Amino acid sequence: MREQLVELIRNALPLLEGAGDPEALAAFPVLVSIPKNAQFGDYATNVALGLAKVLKRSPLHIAQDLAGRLPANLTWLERVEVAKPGFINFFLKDQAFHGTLLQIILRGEAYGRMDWGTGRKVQVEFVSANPTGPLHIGHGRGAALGGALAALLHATGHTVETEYYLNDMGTQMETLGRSIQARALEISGREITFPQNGYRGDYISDIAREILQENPEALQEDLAFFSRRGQEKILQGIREDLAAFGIGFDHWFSETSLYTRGLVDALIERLRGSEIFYESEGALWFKSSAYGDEKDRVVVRSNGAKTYFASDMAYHLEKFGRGFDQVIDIWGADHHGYVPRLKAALKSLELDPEKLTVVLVQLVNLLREGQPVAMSTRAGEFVTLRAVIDEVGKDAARYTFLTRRSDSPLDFDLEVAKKQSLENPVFYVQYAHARVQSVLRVAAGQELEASPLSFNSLHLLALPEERELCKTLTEYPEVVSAAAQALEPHRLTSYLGELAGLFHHYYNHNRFIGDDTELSLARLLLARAVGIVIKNALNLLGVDAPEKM
RNA sequence: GGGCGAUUAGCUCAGUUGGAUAGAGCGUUGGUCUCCGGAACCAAAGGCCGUGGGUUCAAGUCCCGCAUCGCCCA
Repeated sequence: MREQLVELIRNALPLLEGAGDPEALAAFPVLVSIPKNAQFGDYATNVALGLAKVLKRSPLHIAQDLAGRLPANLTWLERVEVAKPGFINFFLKDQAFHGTLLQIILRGEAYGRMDWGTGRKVQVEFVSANPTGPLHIGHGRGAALGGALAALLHATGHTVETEYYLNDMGTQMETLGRSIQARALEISGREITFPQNGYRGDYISDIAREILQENPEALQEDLAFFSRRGQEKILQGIREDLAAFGIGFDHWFSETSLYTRGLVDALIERLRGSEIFYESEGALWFKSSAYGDEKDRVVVRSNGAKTYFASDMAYHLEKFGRGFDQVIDIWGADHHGYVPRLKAALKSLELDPEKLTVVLVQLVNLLREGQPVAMSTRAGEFVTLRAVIDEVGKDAARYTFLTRRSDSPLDFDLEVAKKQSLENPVFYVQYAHARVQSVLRVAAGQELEASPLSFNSLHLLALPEERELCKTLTEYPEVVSAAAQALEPHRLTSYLGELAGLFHHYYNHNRFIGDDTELSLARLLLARAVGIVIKNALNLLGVDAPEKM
């Protein structure tokens, strides 16, 4: 709808008085927005205000001129008005919105899918938690965000690959092994001194116990054994938690593989002789300060150990080598200082840093009845993602994680997420969908079906609330588009809240099924369209749309 | 000390590439309910958009200073 208006305006621009160079006008951005105030119409444009300088005429005059040159007699346009400073306001006929109801029902699941991203290959890398412990609630937020972004990009036509980068190297794997080994010894009744900096969570003892049960002779094994078995078990747990959360990955990328494939060494060899690397105090440094980082970084320590930074450079070089047009990394906000460094690295490797987008995710504050739930990783006491899923369910968790923009801290109240009442945003939306289905079931029992065949009845939808609902449904594809473009899935939860609100309000004041069969059919069509849009949107967020609750 | 981000109603937050009278939920106050799902509904009150400048026809939105908070790095 909005696009049609843009088209209309664009076509009229060259006809303007004193339009001059048609190419300059063609490049002029035409913005059509939805006014907050209904008295300014369904849509409005401010082109005349912008053109005032270009054309050196008063905006009001331009607006009047332009409005006069728009085609009359359009079936979907009621009237066009020019307002004060130079806005042009468009008032649409009801039937303009009725058309979308039909479109929604005909397209079904495909309504809201677009193809503007076709041909663009995008990778979304997220979660990527170290395999040293179970996923915690912060990872859950990253997972929900990554899953939704992947779905949004897919819905807009992109070719999307999801990836989990596994930091399975180095001292932390060794620490994991030592921790498990120590617990295994402890369980067997030995006196131990628990390793300093070891992982102290209860899950370590659980794993040690499992290993001993599977193999009573395990104590004979070396450290590498405990590291390997520990990692396997933790990874299995992570996969299971993600599966319970509805998240799967196309690729699991192992940091170790970068070394076995010689990619890290190749990277270092490639850059060793170049100006951006230098040796100092026995270590190899990357001159990242030359690329906007605040200081230079060590790549190879004096003892020969390669740093994480070396791995990350090699990893991103490898990623870009796979031909992605855009690479999206989702990180915890505490890593934000790492962004300029990595971008500097890409630049030095002659890769376009613009192709890397790092989305930072802020902390989650877990609450119960408004009171903070203690969360300390230091002592190994943290709230796991699994615990949250078990308590409030996958749907409530995923939805709640996506109710705020990712760079804003999130308060997650377990009690609210569990509530079966309308103050729980997830319930509010799912309930709207269940209500739609309930109405449709009752209608079906009376031989009433909301089929496209009842299109002729749609003109009976003349109430302001019905118009508002239809208009909101029309906006859905634009919301998907904007959310995908801005990488902000929370726009969908906002939209869903609004749509569900309108529907509940309408439901509370109007009957879908009444004596007037024609009217009933039209309203059922509306209900069905609302149901489809809610389901499609929830689907993008990884949340189920229940038939009954 | 340096960097990044934030500051919008009592609370938690939206606010679409700068647009017209700044929105929602919760909470508060007052009212309503025999209904396809009451697992409610209607209405009201509530705002110096942290602060001071700047750009613009137009600033919650963009730029600069300051204050406060959070995080990262020293």
